[in-house]
Order: sequence, then C-alpha cells, then structure tokens
Amino acid sequence: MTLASEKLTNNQQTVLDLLEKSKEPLKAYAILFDIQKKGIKAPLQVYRALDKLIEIGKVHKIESKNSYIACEHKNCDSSTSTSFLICETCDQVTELKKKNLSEYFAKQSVQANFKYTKHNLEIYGVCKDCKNKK
Amino acid sequence: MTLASEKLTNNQQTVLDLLEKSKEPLKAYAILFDIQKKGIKAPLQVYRALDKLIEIGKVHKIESKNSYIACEHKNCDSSTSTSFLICETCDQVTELKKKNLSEYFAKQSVQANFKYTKHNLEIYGVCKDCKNKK
DNA sequence: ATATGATATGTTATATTATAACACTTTTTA
DNA sequence: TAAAAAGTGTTATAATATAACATATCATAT
Repeated sequence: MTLASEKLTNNQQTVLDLLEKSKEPLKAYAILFDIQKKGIKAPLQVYRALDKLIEIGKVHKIESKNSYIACEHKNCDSSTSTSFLICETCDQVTELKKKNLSEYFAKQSVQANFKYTKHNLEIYGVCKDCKNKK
Repeated sequence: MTLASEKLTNNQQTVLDLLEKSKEPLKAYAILFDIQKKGIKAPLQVYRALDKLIEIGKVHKIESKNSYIACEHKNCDSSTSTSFLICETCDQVTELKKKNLSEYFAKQSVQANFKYTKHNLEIYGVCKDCKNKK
C-alpha cells in the first residue's frame, strides 16, 4: 500500500463516481442497485469499495443514517473524523471543515482526562434552502 | 401520553435495569439474550422498549456502535441530542453534559445559514483509566 | 522477466440489526 | 364504563453487513 494512493480500481471508481454525482448520502444497497449494470453484483463488492474509499478519505459514512457520502474537500486528510450538517427536510448533507472542531473537542476531552483521537459529529436541522422555502 | 412519563411498563423497566447495571453500551440482541429469562422472547419487545426509553430520554443510542446506554444524568432533557466520549481500549462510554456543546453547535450552524435542532457527537480516544494502565 | 507478497475480485452463504403486520390486552381518561 | 391510546406477543421478513474461500491482478525487488 502506498500512502494516500491515487489510483483506484474499477469497482472503487465506479462507487466513487456514483457518490460524487449524488446530492444526498446513499445507502450501500442503493449503490448496489444503481451500479449493477456496471457488473457489480454482490453487496460485498460495494462494501469493499466503500471500506477502501473511507480508508483513503474519499468517502465518509454517516453513522446515524447508515449512508455514505463523497468527501467534498480536495485533499481531505480526514479519513477518520467527520462533521456534518444534515437537513431534516431535504436530507442534504454539508461537511464541515474540521480543524477548529477537532481542537475544540480535544480541549473538551482534556477536561474529562480523556485523550482525543477522532470524532463523528452529526448536526440535524434545517438547511438554508429549506428555511427559505417555508 | 403524558410528558416525561415516569411509570414504565415491565418490559421497559427490565431493559432499563439491565442497561443501568452495564458498564458498557449494549447491543439490542445482547439485551435480548440477557433478559430472556424474564419472559422477553422476541427482538421486537426489546426494540419497542428501547424506542420508548429513548423517547423519554432514559436511554441513548450510540449510532456508530449500534448500541444503547442508560442516561447518566438525573433529569435528562436530552431525548435527542447526545455527546459521548468513547474509549477505544475498554469501550467505556461517558456522556458529556450538553448545554455548552449545543450552544457551540448552534453557533457553528449559523455560519452555514443552517438552523440547528439537535446533534450526535461521538468522540473516540483513550479514557483516564486506560491511559494510566499503559 | 519473473517470483513474491500484497491487494483486489467474484461468489455463495450467513450473521447482525431492525421493522411490518396483526390479533389481542392493559391503561388512561372523558 | 365506554372509547381511545398505549403496550404486548408472535411470526415473518426487511435492511445492513461480514465470513470464507478460490482466483486474479498488480507492484516491485531480485
């Protein structure tokens, strides 16, 4: 394994392409359904591609929705920590830049005598577009 | 439905008792296994009790672990937002008091023109006890 | 250029987590 | 005490994810 490998395999690229086109996070079996025409037939092929994409930081999992989303940031170093704004009305997800958040959580952790390594943050609410529509 | 009903049913109390005794978050089927001697035989009975306990704020779900934990706070108003410190070594979970966190997230959200309603925060790291053991 | 080791693939089967549907019972309250 | 609301027990099934194994591909060091 090279660090932050740039060369993706066919399956990985196929899954990533689909996620990048999507405006919403997708579930694994929704991904499977969409790419069956491209020769991917089994759940494991999807999960393996997702595992790798998550490992290299191209994809993040939204735990509370069992869904996956392509990373919006160019060179995301964050294969582990993630922070999202999730619209309860339209399901759109925005990824927050994490530097200040990580620092804040590290500080909060110290108060509990806890050594911070990473985090998941999922903020629910109403996005700009949906606020305006109301 | 009364607000913050205090009277639990048998099933609800059984599930809550088990969670309160546990030092770690438990999975639904682990709960089921443990309380079969008390007459609870099917997953649905566990999930229904959990749903109710979560609704009234006595139990929280840890999304990234598909696990459930009893609330540590006396009168937790937080049936929705949760913040945890999760030890990667021993799996122990500490719940963070949420007031300052909620305020911080609400402020962060405003910057993205997003109306905050609730959040899940899961911080991973090494707890006090495990740090000392090393 | 080729043997080696690491990584990925395809496939079948199965484990884990969670909900649907329905008939019935208990509790609450007007 | 009738009606409404909430909870129960049960069977079946949906949705999410991994195990195991044989094979294939790729990187790279000799």
